[in-house]
Amino acid sequence: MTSTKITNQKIAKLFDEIALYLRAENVQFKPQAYEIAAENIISLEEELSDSYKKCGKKCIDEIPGIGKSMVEKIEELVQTGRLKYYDDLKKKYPFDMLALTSIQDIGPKTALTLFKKLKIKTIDDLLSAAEKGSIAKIPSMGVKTQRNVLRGIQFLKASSGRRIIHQVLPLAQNIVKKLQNISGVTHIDIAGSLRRKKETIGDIDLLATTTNPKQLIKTFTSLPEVEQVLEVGPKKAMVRYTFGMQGDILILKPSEYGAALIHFTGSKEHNILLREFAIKKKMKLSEHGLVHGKKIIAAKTEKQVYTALGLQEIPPEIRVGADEIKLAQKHKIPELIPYDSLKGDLQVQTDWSDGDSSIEEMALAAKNYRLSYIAITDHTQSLTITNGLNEKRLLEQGKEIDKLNKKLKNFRVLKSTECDIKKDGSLDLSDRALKTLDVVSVSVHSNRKMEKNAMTERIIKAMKHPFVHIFFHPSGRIVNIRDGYEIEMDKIIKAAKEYHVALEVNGSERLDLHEKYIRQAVELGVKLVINSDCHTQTHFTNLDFGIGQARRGWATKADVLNTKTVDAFLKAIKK
DNA sequence: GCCGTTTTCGGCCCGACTGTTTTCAGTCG
Repeated sequence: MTSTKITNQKIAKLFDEIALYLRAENVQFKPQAYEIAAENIISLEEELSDSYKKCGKKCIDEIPGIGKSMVEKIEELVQTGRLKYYDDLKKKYPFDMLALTSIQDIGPKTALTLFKKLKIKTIDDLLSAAEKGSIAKIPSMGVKTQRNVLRGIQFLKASSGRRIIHQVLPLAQNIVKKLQNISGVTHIDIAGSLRRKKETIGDIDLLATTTNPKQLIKTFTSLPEVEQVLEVGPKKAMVRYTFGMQGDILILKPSEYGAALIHFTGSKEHNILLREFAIKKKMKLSEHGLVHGKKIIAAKTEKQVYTALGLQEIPPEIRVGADEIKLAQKHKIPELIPYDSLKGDLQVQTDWSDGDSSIEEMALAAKNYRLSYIAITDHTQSLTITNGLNEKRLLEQGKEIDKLNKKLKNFRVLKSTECDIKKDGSLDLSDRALKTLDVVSVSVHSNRKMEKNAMTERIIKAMKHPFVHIFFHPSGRIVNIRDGYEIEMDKIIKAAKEYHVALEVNGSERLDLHEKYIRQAVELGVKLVINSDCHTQTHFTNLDFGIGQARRGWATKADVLNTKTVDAFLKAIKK
């Protein structure tokens, strides 16, 4: 055994790189198998090294897209930290395949040619070769290719990778708003990963129909947000925005809009499965429509295309290329929780701890956001950095809430807390204090580096506490910022069921729970709440991101307790 | 290399665009 711990990230990256080498060698079918495996590994929440420790090869083999050969490779990686198959490829092709192919217009074959002809191994090698003009001298390449390479390197150096959806969606919606009022525009939609509500977004894809394409393209490319126009044609344009992302717009025929929407919404894996499914039904699906023989049978709307395939319409959030098509065939896709269906928010911080507004200000902001109740969940005493509440202040806060509730019409403020779970699993407030509250929520903020079993035990102990109703941001992660603590989420979900504790889907930049565990919880009948975790009046918009996350985890309205009225909610959390 | 409601063997997504070609390979979404 080795001390090197190999992460899923690393394994997926290795598989992606193997796929590229195989593509360069023109190997058929295998590259895709490695890519699918890599994609599936990335979306796992649990580390493969842990799964392997827990139940060996069996757990690995269950992952879709991973068969006998890849199980062995993962085993080798987990045990030794190395993979001979990969090392051999690397000996044969000692250049940075991943880096080179991250440049636009350079794929595996071009990268291999560059290595063979010019001994180019890195992006720096490539840059100096392009500047010297030696790329244009390679047969099959020319001056234009060389110029594109330089442009691609520039772009790569300037771009900052994938951003969390919270930052991107408002920008995209703002752009859509500016475009939809242009004369002639009949449809304009966000597609791609943004429409699927993925946690992080790489670029902004827009689709449109219009009777005046010229005008739309002109406006799109001259928006104040546009820093540089990268490409412009009669039906397509690509730009770079001032906020450092790339975006494009495609103008489509209204008669093909649905098929195109499916195609450009993705995911790629979903599209592949959908097309394979069409083939089995003796049909052919492309962005232009669903074709049988030479006849287009469906294209105008997404629903028509799915229906013509004999499938239930599949919501964008679950188009991931897993089991959604199989279930759509059996009409077993549940109605996912609708946006705008939350009536309350159970995690709201105020200026009593680390929020920036008063209880009343937060209540009015929530009311304005069409909510009818919120729970005030300021931190507790051991979180001194947030000015957490001790028992005395909590009781004072309760009095203030009582006063406020008398004043407010058609709105209720619940007395609550985000009570810290201490290292030993005990709570940061006494039972006497907790008893005065309408809702008791708990979470972990300290001693994050505990060993997995101990952390799991610590949390389960807190969940067992008879007064506890909700466990906040269960994994402790923040997207793009930090991973969660080590925890056995399966056990936490089972404990939630056993002790009647709801799990939070946190809509802030935590996006915690992960969609895999949301689905697992839903399947087990564990109840969820979706919260904004807002610390300021404008952040109730986080609720929508929470709903998006819950939808990606196949949650329905019935699974989410704060879709209920306040009285029904309070009744539902009772132990 | 994976997978199975036509299959444990024989399949494996589709079309547009670009740049380099003189009929197409490579990349992308």
